[in-house]
Amino acid sequence: MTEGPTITTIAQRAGLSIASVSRVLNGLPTREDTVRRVMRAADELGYVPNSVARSLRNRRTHQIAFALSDIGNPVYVAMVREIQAVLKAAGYRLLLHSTEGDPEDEVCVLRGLRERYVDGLIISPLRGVGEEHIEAVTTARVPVVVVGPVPEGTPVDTVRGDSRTGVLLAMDHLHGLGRRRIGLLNGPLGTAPGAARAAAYREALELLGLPYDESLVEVGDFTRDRGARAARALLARAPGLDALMCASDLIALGALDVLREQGRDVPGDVAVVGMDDTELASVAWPSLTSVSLGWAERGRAAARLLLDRLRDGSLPPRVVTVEPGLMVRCSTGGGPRTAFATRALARASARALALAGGDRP
Amino acid sequence: MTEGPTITTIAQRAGLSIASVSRVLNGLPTREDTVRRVMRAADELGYVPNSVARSLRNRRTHQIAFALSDIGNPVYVAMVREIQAVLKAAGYRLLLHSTEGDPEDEVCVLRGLRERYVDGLIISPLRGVGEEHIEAVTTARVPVVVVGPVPEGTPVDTVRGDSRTGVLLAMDHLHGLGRRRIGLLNGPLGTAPGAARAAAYREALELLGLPYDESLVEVGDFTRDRGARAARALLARAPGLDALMCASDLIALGALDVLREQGRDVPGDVAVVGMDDTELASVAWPSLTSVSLGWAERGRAAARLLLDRLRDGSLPPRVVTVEPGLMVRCSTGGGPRTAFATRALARASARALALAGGDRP
DNA sequence: GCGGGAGCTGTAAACGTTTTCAGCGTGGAC
DNA sequence: GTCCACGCTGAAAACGTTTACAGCTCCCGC
Repeated sequence: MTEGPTITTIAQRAGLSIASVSRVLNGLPTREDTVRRVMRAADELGYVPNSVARSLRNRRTHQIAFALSDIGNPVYVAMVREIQAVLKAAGYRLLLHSTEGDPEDEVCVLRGLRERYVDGLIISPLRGVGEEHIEAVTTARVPVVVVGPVPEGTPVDTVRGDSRTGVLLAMDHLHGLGRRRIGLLNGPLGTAPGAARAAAYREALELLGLPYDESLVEVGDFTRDRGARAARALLARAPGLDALMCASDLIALGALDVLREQGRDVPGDVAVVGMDDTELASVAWPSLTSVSLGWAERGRAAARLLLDRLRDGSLPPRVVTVEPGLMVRCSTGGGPRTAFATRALARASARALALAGGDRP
Repeated sequence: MTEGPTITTIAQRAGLSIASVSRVLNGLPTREDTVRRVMRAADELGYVPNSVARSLRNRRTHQIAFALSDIGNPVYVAMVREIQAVLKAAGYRLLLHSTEGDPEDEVCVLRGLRERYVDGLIISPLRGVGEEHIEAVTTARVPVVVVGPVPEGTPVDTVRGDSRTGVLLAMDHLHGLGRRRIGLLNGPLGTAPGAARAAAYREALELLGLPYDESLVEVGDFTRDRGARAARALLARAPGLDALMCASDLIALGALDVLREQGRDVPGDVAVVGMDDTELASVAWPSLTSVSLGWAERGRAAARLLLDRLRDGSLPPRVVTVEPGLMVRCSTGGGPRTAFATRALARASARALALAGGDRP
């Protein structure tokens, strides 16, 4: 662990000033002979520039942080992977912050940006950007991209999903299969996705001409265990339901566990739809029809937005919305083979549904 | 994005020198009055120390990198999560490098350490540490912890799994269930785990007094698709097999797909065991009996080794070995309910198996 | 009254870069 | 021969910290 060579060591060895060395190493125009001497010395010494010193001088760390609530969540895994790929290609390093979904912790991360250890941040706050974040976001000293909803008019780059359309898609699909008593297993209404999905569920019922029945809705959180518990409660209360709209794949997996336990056939007795289209959906048995909210795509989009802004800080704030799709699998009677075709179809029909305000042919 | 206040700004405002300011901020003994003035000025200005400058001066970045081959792999997800938690508690930030399993890329990362943008590295090379890494590892300017096997005698902290015992455990379990024609679906023999599992499979057969039959072994890679393909090939060649030992959960999932497709009952006709005990194992249907190689624990151990070494660089190289266990689930006839009990049991029996050299009662 | 220690504070160097600016030699135009 | 432009190099400042060291003030003891 001995101290490595610096630009000064090279300068001495080559009999030049550190300025010349720096110029050569940065490829600035220099006399042929000088270049050779510097290169030779650098090679012999095995020189590698110190990125900390460089960052200090350039005010660029070439690092970007991604703050997420839980790395264990497959949804984030997909995002991390894409973000990492985009950043790497652009010469940036990726830093991971796990906030455990704690808004306080998220604010800490935002505050921490002032230490300037990164050039930018991608943040995906579980409960959306609330009061507590908004000031921290707008006063951050480095660009921030938010994945998820932000209050109207916040001047920040944003990547949105569209769980509303996603839910409409799924509900339309279930309705098309003849299901009429569709239950909802939702996450906490205090979270952005939870609220959006609850609203979309009601909207869909209305569009489809079905009555809203409070007893068909159960709220837990987005985990498998709570999903199972919620499913049990809901099935006890409304044994006659014929479909379950679940606000996440994990919830849906919990529901599948319970349905299997109770001997109900899926999709025969009850059709099940999940959300997020994570890897788990295709692994489950029966494989799970799931609303794809485009997490991977959202990761890519977020990374790109951030890189763009780093290149040009004067860009106006932009909003990218990623369109949802429906991956139809066995839990609603489709098969994996037809998934792609069905996805396109479903997407089209969703547009129809949304645009026509429910007046489907 | 205006420039933030520095120690100099504070000094001016408080009418003191930057040295005094620095001392106060670092809690060195200072006159009460000075402390107040500095604190006041710092508060008013909303000062936050610049971590890059601090790193340059202190030669400590408080960052640690984790190099893995693919974030999508659930095995690494577990590790990342634990590593992140340990590091965060110790005040370190986590940097993620995805190497796509490319040894060249891995060496790049190791080389990159000389840039000194991190204080240490945890690396988990897919193919083990080979010739190409070893020099880079030992000449790295910062501490490195390797997760996985390294050549005998390499002076580096290491966390090992023990897939040999893991395979023995699983094979013993299958044998205990009366299975005698046990196939192996392995990953590439060129990878460290692939080679280890192939060897352990043979060893287990010998210990159990079963013949080694080459036609019962199929090699692919560790993915689900390839796993399915390998399973198809194997089943075509050896339709009479009654159990499948799979070198990863993903392979096992592929195998389950094929078995289902061919209408073979699991575990009735064929029992299936996976490896890694990822979340997927419990999601699959039938849920998958799987060898737990303690990935989460290995993550924690690696992080701790690294932190220890950062505290005291003169420690002798250490090796931590994490013991495997067997999570028995439905794919071999167990049920999720019994998983924990069975795990302890299986662990005990494995020791017996390994120690007694196959002379089981 | 003076020497000297205790207790603070300020000056300046250092960490390893990049970049501005001035200096220097060369060669061409006049 | 003078002047200037040009091409190159080196000195030095800057980025924002930490810290060794010297200097100051105060007070005490003699």
